[in-house]
Amino acid sequence: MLKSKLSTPQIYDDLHMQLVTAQIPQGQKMRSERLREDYDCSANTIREVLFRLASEGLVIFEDQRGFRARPTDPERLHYLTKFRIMLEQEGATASIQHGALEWEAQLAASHHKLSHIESKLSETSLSGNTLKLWSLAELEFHDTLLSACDSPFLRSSYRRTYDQFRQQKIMQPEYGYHPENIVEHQAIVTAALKRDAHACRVAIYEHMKRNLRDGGASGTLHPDALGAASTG
Amino acid sequence: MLKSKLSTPQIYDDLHMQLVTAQIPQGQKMRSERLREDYDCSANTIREVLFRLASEGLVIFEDQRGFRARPTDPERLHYLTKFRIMLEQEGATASIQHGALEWEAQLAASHHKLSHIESKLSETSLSGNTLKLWSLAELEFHDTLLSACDSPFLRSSYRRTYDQFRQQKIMQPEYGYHPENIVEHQAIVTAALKRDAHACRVAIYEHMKRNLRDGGASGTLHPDALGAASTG
DNA sequence: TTCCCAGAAAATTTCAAAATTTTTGAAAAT
DNA sequence: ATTTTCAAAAATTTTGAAATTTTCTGGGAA
Repeated sequence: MLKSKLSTPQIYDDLHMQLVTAQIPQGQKMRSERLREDYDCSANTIREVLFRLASEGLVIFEDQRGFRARPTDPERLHYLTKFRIMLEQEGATASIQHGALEWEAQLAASHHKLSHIESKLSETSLSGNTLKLWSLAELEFHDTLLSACDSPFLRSSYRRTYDQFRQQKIMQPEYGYHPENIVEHQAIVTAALKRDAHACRVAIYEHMKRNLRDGGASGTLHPDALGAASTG
Repeated sequence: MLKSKLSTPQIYDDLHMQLVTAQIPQGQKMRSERLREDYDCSANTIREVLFRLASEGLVIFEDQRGFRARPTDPERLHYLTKFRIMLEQEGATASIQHGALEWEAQLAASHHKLSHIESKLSETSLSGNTLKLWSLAELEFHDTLLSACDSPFLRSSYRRTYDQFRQQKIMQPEYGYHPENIVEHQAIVTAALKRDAHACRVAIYEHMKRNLRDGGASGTLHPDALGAASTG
């Protein structure tokens, strides 16, 4: 692997990518010395980058024992999903209320790109490259959905949560394979463009519930992430 | 200032405390060399701690220009408040649904402590120490309110947001002075113990709206943080 | 065979100094 | 008087190595 002297932010980007795509497997030790050689820099630069990745949850740090890619953890996947559902429901509802024509247009565009990729995925088996393409398009779709919510902290929090979710999920063989995704994404975008906040919340829950601990058993009764909104 | 060789985590705690209490004023430069002397450690240890504080938003980092305590920014305070309202409304609603007797008891306890401190605050002018005491009690109250929401990511996200909010707000002379706080906290706890999620959401909004950009002008119509839930 | 301890090896953390970049301040030119 | 230029000073970033801690390995005792 020949790399021509990457800068510190580039090293960060590269390791981030390797973590969310599980090219660095979950739980694997990340030794400073090894990475120092790979990137041809000092141990301190590596340490700095790893601390930043740790603060975002992709890496865990233990005092005097160094760094490891975060191991798989079903409970963590459950709670990440729960938080994602809540953030996306709240963000989408706010976008529906505040978003203008430009938002609708961007949402339609990102959904068009995503559904194009997804229709090809169902025909051919996915190579590593098309999987990356799909993953990027899906993130862009979800982010566009929230882009008019007028809450920068919600958006950055969603992004961090999505990355961690992806790191947990990507090694499961069914990641990206679900044909249901097509109709689920369609339901989300349809509800959003109809400005039907409640239907959009339900669609978001239906899209993600399979990653909850119980697979969303009590789903139709409580479509909100924290089991809350149905009480109003 | 005589410190007997603090460890790295202790240095982190100390700087964190100084930042959220604005003992390090907003916008002030934080020079490695100066801090290295204060804490009697190497520049690298300081750098590590400052990067961590930067990832939590209390410090800003500019390449080749070092670190600064985050400056005051009214827009930032607005968006921090908006996000805090959303997280607390969602978390409280979930706690109301899931919380058992133990939760009620802890909530009553933390509110009792808080209101005791607040009743004294209205009589005497607050010294630096009672302000710290109040601040700690208020955080504990809000955290207890969310403690039964069964969403660890919501709680840690709330904590980070609260710290940043406090850093922005603490220098404003009215911080901690509001007599309204007493009745507002009472309204929150009453609604929560009555298991009235909607009333609790309204009370949370009413408690925080003065920190929004417009002071909550359209408040009574839209008690939800992102202006959303009233559409359902 | 299993358990435990000591010594060796490896990895992490801290340190101090060199190298790079930014900031400062004064002199020269417009 | 204002702007520009350049050199000195100050601060940040990187580096390589020392010091500390953990992990590994092998031998001896139960």
